[in-house]
Amino acid sequence: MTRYDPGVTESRAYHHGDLRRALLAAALEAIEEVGPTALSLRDLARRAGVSHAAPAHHFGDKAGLLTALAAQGFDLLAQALVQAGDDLLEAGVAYVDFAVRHRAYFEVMFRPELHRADDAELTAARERAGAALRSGVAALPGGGAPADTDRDALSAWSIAHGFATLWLAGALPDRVGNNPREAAREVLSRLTT
Amino acid sequence: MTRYDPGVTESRAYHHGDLRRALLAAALEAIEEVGPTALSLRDLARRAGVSHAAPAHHFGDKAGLLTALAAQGFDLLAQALVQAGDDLLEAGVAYVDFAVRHRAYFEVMFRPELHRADDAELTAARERAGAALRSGVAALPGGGAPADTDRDALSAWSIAHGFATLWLAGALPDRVGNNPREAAREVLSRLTT
DNA sequence: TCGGAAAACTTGTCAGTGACAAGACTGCGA
DNA sequence: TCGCAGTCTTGTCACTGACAAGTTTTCCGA
Repeated sequence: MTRYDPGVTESRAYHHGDLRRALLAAALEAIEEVGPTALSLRDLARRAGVSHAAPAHHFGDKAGLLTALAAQGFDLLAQALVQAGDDLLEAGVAYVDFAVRHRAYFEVMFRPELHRADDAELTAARERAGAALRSGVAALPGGGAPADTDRDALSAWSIAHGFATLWLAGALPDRVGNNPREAAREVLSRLTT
Repeated sequence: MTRYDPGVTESRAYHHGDLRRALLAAALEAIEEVGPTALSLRDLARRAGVSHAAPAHHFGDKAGLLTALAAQGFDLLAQALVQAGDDLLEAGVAYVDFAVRHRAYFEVMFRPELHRADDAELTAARERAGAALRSGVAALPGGGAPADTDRDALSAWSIAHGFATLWLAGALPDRVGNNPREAAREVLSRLTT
């Protein structure tokens, strides 16, 4: 009777149709609102219009869901870094911009206690993001020994990550303003010049 | 009868005697073990040997307890930065060292969703730590305009905070080793030279 | 010294949560 | 067409934070 029902409609079918995707989307929303810690699987289920135990069938448990989210996040980050090109400063600005615009992803990505850090998909996605970051450093004009490149990559990552983290924590003084890209460019340029 | 009882003894008196301090100490331990998110007030109460509702009388709620912990943490950090002296690199190393050695404090200090960021005591302690950090930057040899000092302070804070955060998240590659002070010195020196 | 008020702590309870178990429904492939 | 695996549901358990109300102790002023 409801054979032609393409999934998410008003009249709830027994099978949601695209629950996994719907739960991930709901999780993003919920994390933006209340943070990853206060995230409740039962709330996600309510948002998706399914029973409280449905999420477990797609993700096992809460950590499973957040692991999937973190993997998505690393792929988005890798994409943003590649788009920023080979300019290290621009890559750093893109990193901060990603953190601010995709706060929910970013917060889950760097909290190992929230997800399964050894998950295969997650590890692969993280590696892709790492490669994108290193390629920006390798293209630096000074281009010294590989050991220097490693160190430079860590320094660049640290300063971008630190600024992003402090921004998200609301720990920065007011005078920094409310334009993260601008502020990041100023702070990060101290390293690249 | 137990008038001479000096507080914490085997035979539990109705009044614990030093419950506030005991709870904070237990919280530090618990956070080291399971992280600030999985911290349970009821578990703290059990560790201190009191009833499950006792903590509320000293801290109001969970956020109250973590606020007190964060304030303590900022004071410890300020102390560590002052001890490191006026050398900016050493201050950065001390910052990272503090984060690693007092992980429980550090994690609570920079997660506003865990505490009450506008608490008076906390704000004052945070300000003391900020002053200690800035004094290290002001003493830089180059000593340019005040605006430059502000920017340099932010850059230094960002790179130290970023490295510390990535270290705690276990996000750094293996080759960084397991000596945080050494590794930090190498990465941070990229900024100060 | 004594009595009342405040502080410290208790028991009891409630709604919300994650996880698990067992059962109902559905659609795909043999 | 039929069985079976995947999807979702209902039911339940232990645990948690918060609140309410009562009990015990300390302290301070008359």
